[in-house]
Formats: sequence, structure tokens, C-alpha cells
Amino acid sequence: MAIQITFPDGNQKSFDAPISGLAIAQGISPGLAKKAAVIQVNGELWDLTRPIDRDATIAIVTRDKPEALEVIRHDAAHVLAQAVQELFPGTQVTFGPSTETGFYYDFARDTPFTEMDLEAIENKMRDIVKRDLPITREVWDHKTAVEHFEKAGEKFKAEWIRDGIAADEELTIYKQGDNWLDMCLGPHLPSTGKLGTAFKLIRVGGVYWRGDANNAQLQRITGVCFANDDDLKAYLKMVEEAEKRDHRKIAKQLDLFHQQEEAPGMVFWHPKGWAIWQVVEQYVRGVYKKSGYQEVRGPQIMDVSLWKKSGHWDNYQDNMFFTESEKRTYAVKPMNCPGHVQIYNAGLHSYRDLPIRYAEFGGCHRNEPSGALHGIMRVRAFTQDDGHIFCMESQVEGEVTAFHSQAMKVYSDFGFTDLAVKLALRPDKRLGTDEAWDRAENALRAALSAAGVAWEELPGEGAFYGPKIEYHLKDSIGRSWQVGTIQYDPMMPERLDAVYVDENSQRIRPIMLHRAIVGSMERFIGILIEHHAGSLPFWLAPVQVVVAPIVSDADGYAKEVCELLKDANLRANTDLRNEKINYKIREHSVQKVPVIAVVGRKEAEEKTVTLRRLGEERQVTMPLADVAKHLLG
RNA sequence: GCCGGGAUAGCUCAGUCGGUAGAGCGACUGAUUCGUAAUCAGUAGGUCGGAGGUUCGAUUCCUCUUUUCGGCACCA
Repeated sequence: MAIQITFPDGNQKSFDAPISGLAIAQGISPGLAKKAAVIQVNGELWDLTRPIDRDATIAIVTRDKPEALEVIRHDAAHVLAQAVQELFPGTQVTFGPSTETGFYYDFARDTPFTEMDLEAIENKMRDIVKRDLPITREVWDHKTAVEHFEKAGEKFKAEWIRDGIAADEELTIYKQGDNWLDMCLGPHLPSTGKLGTAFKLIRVGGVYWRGDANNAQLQRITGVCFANDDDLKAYLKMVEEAEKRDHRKIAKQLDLFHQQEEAPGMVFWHPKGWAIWQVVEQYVRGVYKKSGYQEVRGPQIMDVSLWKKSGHWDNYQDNMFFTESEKRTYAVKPMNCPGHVQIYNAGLHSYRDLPIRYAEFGGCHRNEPSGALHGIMRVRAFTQDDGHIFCMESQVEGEVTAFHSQAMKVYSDFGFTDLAVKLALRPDKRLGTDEAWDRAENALRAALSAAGVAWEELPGEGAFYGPKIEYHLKDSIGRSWQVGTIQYDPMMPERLDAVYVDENSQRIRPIMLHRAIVGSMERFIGILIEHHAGSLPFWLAPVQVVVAPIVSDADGYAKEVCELLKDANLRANTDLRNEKINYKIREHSVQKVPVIAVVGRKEAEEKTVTLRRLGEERQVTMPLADVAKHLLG
């Protein structure tokens, strides 16, 4: 039986017997065989050592290709697992996939691994690479696999195969050398030596078996892995740089805010941090006005009965704060919507009035799980740029598309372009009928289509009252944060009895759209700080200009310049300390002040100012009268 | 919430194999009046996160606790 192999260039060759990818590569050139990682066979990735037993179109995948990198990383996970089991007998394996930057493997072991163990494990990994163990693929039947893993004391693996894989399915087993194996779909490299040296274990941490908090806790060891050492080095450098932008670190350096033990998950805003907040708030207030919102304000606490009516108590009582007075229990508001409904309900509305749009910088408290708290990105007291649109069903699409373009404009104004749009669909725990959810989800899909955006759908992640569109921003170390959202809610008007009167004098339920653009002010400012590494653009900088006299004879003139800048609504300070100009320049540069205005005797005499922009050495001298206009222009 | 690592001067960190702690920067005082990223000298500053325990003696060891960091789970 001849096997016909078709190469990427269209050439064909036939072989008398099954042939491995490695042999084919060697037939082309030894150099190719050396660089080869896997082989693509009829569109599928195969091991180089797996005999090709059928006619096939093939392509050798060299280790510099993205598909190969995934295989290399997956191999690293296996080598990690073998290393751990050699060093710590009795440790059970579970899963170990490749990730965006490397790999991890989850182990079951009574004693958790420590950072100290990582070095030993990594050394053992390098040893296994050096041993260059052949990696071989075998096909087992279901029963053999379950028996093997049970006998080996691999309870998690056995459970997974027994409960997670159909009994008639064949399983592939990969062996590394003679003494170690794991069940895996593959493909893998031909031997452990091919893994190379560009990997590093970076952390350990607890995880739940199959991602469920009710299950056993496993130990995850995470590593990074690349095709070559230069890529690894570049990645580690990038991480190091990213860590320098951590908003918690920068907030301390620039004196923006602090947090302390007595108020976990809450923020003490210092003058400079609050100055940033004010700029963001005033900007968003402008957006409210432009897009037809009326700003309102609801109370911070309301009787718990209202939250029972709204459905929040059922869903979130564990995460709400309560307070008591005169035998009544109040909930500190975790959301602004019930308050806005009360404002809406205070009058009777005609269909002619819709849509009615309310907005609020709504302070909310949520008792987030302690482990979730993270700087000002995830807090227990936060402020939303919240808004609620009461409208007819026919108005939803227009409102959502208008919101979308407004939101995108806001993000780009703040310097963000890397956004992902997601549509979160009905969760298990929800209010309302399936028909209502169908209508709600389709309305949001229609609006997104009309806006011409690409989106990702997230089944099961909607709010209990309705589906939502989410806007996600990436931070400096690649973490994704949700900022904006618009949510379709037919339930809250029902529960809290909101109505409008239609053209037939009938009382009809409006649809409520919950929406936020920056989301949490706290989180958004945190992202801003990291995104700009503390060097906020001029319009956002807490201190925009420092006026620094060279020696004290220009102090009076410096004050005069500063007053003029303040009159022009610029955030300006003077630095009259008895320090050298070099010292002042350095200090305000480190403090990320965008403009330093240096004035000496010369400037004072000529009524000019010399400006130095952050990061530039170039100096520009201009008449005092032009300075404010120049800076604001 | 769960698993693990931390918490020492305002900040960044060192240190004590159990005998109540040290640096740099900052602050303060003085000198210096200087043209674009750190002038010099001196001084002050810490119940070593909190509460128990072991001990002649605890910042150090143990227990509990608060909080923080990383991971997971959660995120209306």
C-alpha cells in the first residue's frame, strides 16, 4: 500500500510504508529535522514520531511558529509534572495546559509547594531536558487507563477519565522515557531535549479542582516558556517594567491615595489623587449633559424591604452591608438603580417623555470577598458613573448604539484603544421567563450589529435581571478589567412597579437600561495610572505646572506667574525651596509633573517664562502673557 | 471565602541562630543664592501590625487575629 504525501509546495512523494514526520523532515534536510517541532497532517497537528499511515497533505512546523510554541509550552507542563513527581513521590497529577505566556500544572499534594521548592523543581526540569527522554504516544482503551491511574494512586486523573470521558473513547497516553506518563491529547515534541532552556517557574498558588470552590484544593505551579532564550528574556523584562507601573506603587510615590487596615477595600484620596478624580468626574459630567442625562442623587441607605422587592437581597445579601436604627434594618446601597426607580416613580410619565435618562456619581458599598480586594481596582466602597434609561422596547436599540459610540469616544479620549466588547447572557440564577430573556438578548445583539462591532458572547455571565454588554480594558500587565457596561433590564421596573402611560392611556412597563462608561471611578483611575505609568496627560495631571525660581531673587515673579496660571484654571504650584534648580527639576520630573516653568532673573526682567516638558530637555522661552494659552492649546 | 507568602522609621529595605534595632532617601535645623534630573553639615524619628502563650528575657519561637501580596473562587 503506497502512501501519497503532498508537500506545502504541491510536490508529491509516495512511500511504501507509514513514515514519521521526523523521517520526512530528515529527508528534506537535517537542519529542518533539527528545527522541526511537530507536523501538520491534513490540517491536524501530529507528533513528529507518529507514523503517517494514510495519504496526507503535510507541513513541517518548525519551533519558531506560533503553533509550535503551544506544543513546546505543553511539553514544559509535562516536564514540570515529571520533575515534581520525581522530587515529591506521592504527588498526584491533574491538568497541565499551555497558556498565553507559558504553562501550568495543577497537583494534588497535602503539603503545599513553597517558592523555595520552585528552584529545585526547575533544576529537575532542566535535568529531564538534559536526559533527552524520548516522548512516545500510545493509544489505550478507557478501562486500561482508569485501571492504570487508579493503581498508580492518581485518583483525580482516574476520576476525570471515569466521569469525564465516554467509556468507548480511546485515550492517548504520552510517555516520557520509561517511567513517566500522562494522559494527553498531544501532540508533543519528539523528546524532552527539544523543550530547550527558555522556561522559568514563576509562582505557586492554590486552585480548586475543576474550578469549583466546593472541590478539593490543588497546588498550581505556573511557568513561562518561550521558543528561545531571547524571547524569555524579553518577556521577563516586560513583566519587570509592568510591575513598576503598579497603581499601588505609583500612588505612594506620587502621593495620590492610601488605604489602611481600618478600612479594608476603601480609599483615602489625597489632594493629588482627588484632583485626578475631579478631572475625570467633570469630564464625565460633560458627557452626561451632552447625551441627554439629568443628574440625580439617591440616598446611601434604604430600608431592606426595598432590596427584598428588587431582588438584590435574594441574590446578594452576603455581599451587602447593613445598618440598623430604631428597629429597622437598612441596606447600604450596593447599586443605584432602585433609587433611580424611586425618583422615576415619584411622577407619572407619558410615553412622550421617554426615554428618561438619569445619571449619578453613585457611591456604592459591596462587601466583596476579602481575597478579591486589589488596590483600588477592586474595592468595597466605590463610585459608579451610573445611569439608567427608562424607555420603550422600541427605543432600546437606538439607546444602546448611541451609548456604544459615546463610550468608545470616552475611552479614546482617555487614551485607550485596546477594548474588548462582550455580551453576557442569561445566568442560571435569574429572574424572568426564557421568552423575556430571548427578547432581551436579541435586542442587545441587534444593537451591537447596528453599531458594527465585533463581540464575544459569554453564556451564563449576565446579571440576574438581564443580559449585559461589557467593555473590557487591558492593563499594563495584560490583565483585563471591566469598565463600561450597558444592561437590558425588564425585571426591575416590574419588581419596583415603574410604569409609563402609552398613547391608549394604558399603563405599560418601561424597559430599564443600566449603563456606565468608566464603571467604577476607583478602578478607572487605577487603570489610568497604570496605563500612563503615572505620567498622566496634561489635562489629567494633578499638578500641571510647577513654577520654579532659580534663586530666591525670582520668588516674587514665580508667585506672579503661578497666580496667572491658576487664574487660567491650570493646576499650578510654586517651588520656592532653597534648593538648586537641578534638584527641583529632578524632583518634579520624578513626580511626573508635565511642565516645569523655570524663572530666573532674566525671565523676571523680560516678563517671560521658560518651559520644560516632562521627558524633554528642550526649553522654550515665551512671553508670560502667552503661557496659559500655550499650555491650554 | 480557600491555599500560600509578607507586615521592622514617612518611603525603600537590611538585621537579630531569643539579650528591646540599622542604612539610604525623606523630614527638621544651619550653611550655601546656584540656569535645567540629587549642594554640604548636623539633629530628630521605631511599644519591629494587634492579642495571648513559652521563656529570666520575645521584634525573633508557638497560637489566635487584623491586614496586605500572589493564585483560585467571586464580581449585581
